Amino acid sequence: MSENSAVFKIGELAKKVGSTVETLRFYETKGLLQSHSRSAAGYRLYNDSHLTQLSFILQAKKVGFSLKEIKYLLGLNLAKEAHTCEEVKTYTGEKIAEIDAKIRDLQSIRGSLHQMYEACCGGTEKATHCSILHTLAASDLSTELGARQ
Amino acid sequence: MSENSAVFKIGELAKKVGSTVETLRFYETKGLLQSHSRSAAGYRLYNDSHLTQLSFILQAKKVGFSLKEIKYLLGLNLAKEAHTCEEVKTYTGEKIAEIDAKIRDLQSIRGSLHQMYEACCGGTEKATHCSILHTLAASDLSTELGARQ
DNA sequence: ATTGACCCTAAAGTAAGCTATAGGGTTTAT
DNA sequence: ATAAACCCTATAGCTTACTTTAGGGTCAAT
Repeated sequence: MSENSAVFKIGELAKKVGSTVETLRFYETKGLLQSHSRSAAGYRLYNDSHLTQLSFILQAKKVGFSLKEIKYLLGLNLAKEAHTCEEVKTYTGEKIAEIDAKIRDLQSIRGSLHQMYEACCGGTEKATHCSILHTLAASDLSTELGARQ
Repeated sequence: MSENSAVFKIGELAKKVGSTVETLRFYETKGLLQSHSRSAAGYRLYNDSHLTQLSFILQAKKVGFSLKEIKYLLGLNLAKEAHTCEEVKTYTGEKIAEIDAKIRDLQSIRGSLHQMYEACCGGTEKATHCSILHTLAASDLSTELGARQ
């Protein structure tokens, strides 16, 4: 029932994901997003699966994966014959551990910022005596923020 | 009682935080970490407050703050007269919101990777039919990962 | 049939965040 | 007193991830 066979050009795809035409072409040179069909005029043509893949790329990028890592993740999917289940499981396991570490770090720094935020009056006076700045200057920041170093 | 007045040279400071001498000097050129005293020979001298500040820098970097943003955060602390409480509170509030968004994104992609991880047998055979790859290929990835785009 | 909004390639340029090189002084241990 | 292990400045080079420029076709509407 649903119209899932839509074909779109690069500008439309870029718009759909809030990216730019240039960036998508750049991703193509990096092997991240290949358009396998072209119009008569040589225009790149994309479909919903490209949209899916591009969304994955952008989401992964947003959380700190490099284009190289993303390519590898996508490559696991594309070159199935070249990878064992063991390899796939090991790699994703590592990535999960990295993500967990990153979440912990974010929560730690969030705690510090929140503490600063809550302690500040927020008024229009000069921040000379503002507790938010005292918090930032306090040495427990090094304990809290630098401990996992 | 505790020995808190230690003074160290750049190599020691770098070692303490697991960074390099070159990086610390680079941060100095960027205005992130200034050593205000030098030895007779012109060697940079640091103390515990530098260590605190450097730990903050590295932690913030680790969670995705740019050096420019970190400089601003540190600047709030250093140039107190130039900022109002309101400004400080607004800025930290924004940063907290960014961190929250990032944590949500990380948890979303973590969920997908974990689902893949759990679904894979992990054996030594070729991954041609491995469910982990099917998961990656599945279109619900775009729903789950691209929805907040 | 021409104008404006698209599309193409190839290549150069940019910004962030380091990293390395060159050339030279200093400190410390033997 | 000399060699290894440090420190200094200045500058060039590198990687990542785009962005811009130049020069040119295509398509849809007027």
